[in-house]
Amino acid sequence: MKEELEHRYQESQSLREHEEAKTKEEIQRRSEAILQLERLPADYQERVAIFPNPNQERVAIFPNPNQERVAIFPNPNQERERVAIFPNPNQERVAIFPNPNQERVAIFPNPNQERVAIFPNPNPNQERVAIFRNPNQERVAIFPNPNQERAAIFPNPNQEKAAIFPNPNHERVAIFPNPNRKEERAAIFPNPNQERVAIFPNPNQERERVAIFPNPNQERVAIFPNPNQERAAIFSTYCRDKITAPSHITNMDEIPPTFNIPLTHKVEKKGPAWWRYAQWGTRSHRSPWFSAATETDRALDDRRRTLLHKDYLATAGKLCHHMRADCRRMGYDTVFMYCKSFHKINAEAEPVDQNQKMQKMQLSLNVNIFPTKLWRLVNDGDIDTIVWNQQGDGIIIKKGLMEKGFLSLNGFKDSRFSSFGRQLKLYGFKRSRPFNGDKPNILQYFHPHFQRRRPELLPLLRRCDKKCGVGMKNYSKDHLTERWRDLRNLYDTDDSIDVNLNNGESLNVHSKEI
DNA sequence: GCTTGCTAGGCACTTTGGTC
DNA sequence: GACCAAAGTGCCTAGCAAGC
Repeated sequence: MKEELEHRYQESQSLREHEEAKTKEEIQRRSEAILQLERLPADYQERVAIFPNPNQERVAIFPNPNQERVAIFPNPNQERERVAIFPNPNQERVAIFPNPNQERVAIFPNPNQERVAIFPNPNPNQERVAIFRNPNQERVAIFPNPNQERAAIFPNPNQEKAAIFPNPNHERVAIFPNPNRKEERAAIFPNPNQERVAIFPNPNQERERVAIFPNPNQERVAIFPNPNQERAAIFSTYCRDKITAPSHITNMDEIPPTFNIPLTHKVEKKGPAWWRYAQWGTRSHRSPWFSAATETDRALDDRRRTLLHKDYLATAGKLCHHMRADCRRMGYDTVFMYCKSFHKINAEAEPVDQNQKMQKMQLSLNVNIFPTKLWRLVNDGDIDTIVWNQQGDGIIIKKGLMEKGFLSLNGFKDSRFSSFGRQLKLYGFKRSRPFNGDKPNILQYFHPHFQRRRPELLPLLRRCDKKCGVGMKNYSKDHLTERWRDLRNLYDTDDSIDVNLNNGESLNVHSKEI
């Protein structure tokens, strides 16, 4: 009995040593391949991967400078052919893999040589090997048992690509060795019915990119516009065209992690709270940092990469040439809102008196709260969805347009008008009362502290509790009904404004100054 | 009197910002 | 980082008015 146990122990030991040796050999082989790739040029182009329903075909498009590669892998459990097209400048390559239980054919016509690989062995338990000799380098594709791990190795002149596809019913791992770093890129596709995670360590950044595709039944698209210049251009273009928060940008990969913003206005001195955001590389996980420097301070900044409090104070009141923002630890909207608290990016200067009023108001107001966002919307000359009424003591809202993504594009988290109206009510706005039968698509709201020519009242606009009602006695039921009559009469007589109060679809406000 | 549609408001939960 | 307060958001219900 004892001898038998010892014999089994010896067997298990030898088996384990054998497996360890194989694993070590495999690791060594991959390490050598990765090290070899570190000398190869990088692929900086945009990569788009679309993975529709895992039960249907999958398409991956990787446009790069050298070639566009399209691979379609139908359901491995179905008897559909698999086609991989790799059109590149030098050659078109087509690989057709019909039923895995039948013959597999890969055709790589190139200028130099046509290559055909035939996998006649119908036995799925045997290894199938295809060798594609080309003028530059041998390529080997190994497809072991289709029910087990499948490995494809494409050592080519530009880059080796290793893809490991374990059991299709289990986790799938694809490894893309990064030629610029020692880190490999790993994409893990667990069970198709579960979440899929792809990690792409960016060689140009200190930040890896993670794409999560939760719902397996929907189409999954991951766009990684890699070049920082491209992201900077996106942001710069938006800053030039818009002065409201770009909420439509939901993917942080659309903007660079750090960037400089050209400024045309003076830096305003901020309080202690703002100074926190002027620190370079604060440890707080939610604190952004900015550096704003004058021409002289800029050189100082470049030397020691640390912006001290005195440097920040030195910029106050001077012309700022650039602002640097770090988006890695915060949302894009937050970045933009803080930027706006410093300046109106590339916006035209306002009249002195109005500007001073606005500056005082901005210093006393949180730029992210509802009244501030609403004020900005109403005063935006490019927006006619929300405008002042004729008297300037109320706002007119075109409800129909607001329901079409308007709110989410202008700094509000939720695009539903119901939530927007909820906010108006929370802050004590009163709505004019339409006549019986009127189902207006335009709405008129009033608040004593929200008036066109009195921005200084805005800080008084607070969320209401049960005791709220400052000045609301001016907005009685009859008064609000009368104001609705005024609005309707105005629209009915003004030829420049086409208003259909019943459905609102033809509302066309030409003038902001209604 | 009942149904329907709308509005106002309560409440819970999450997010954000400030303080220590 | 923990804690707290304010703000934002979604869901729900009560109340009201109009229509049938």
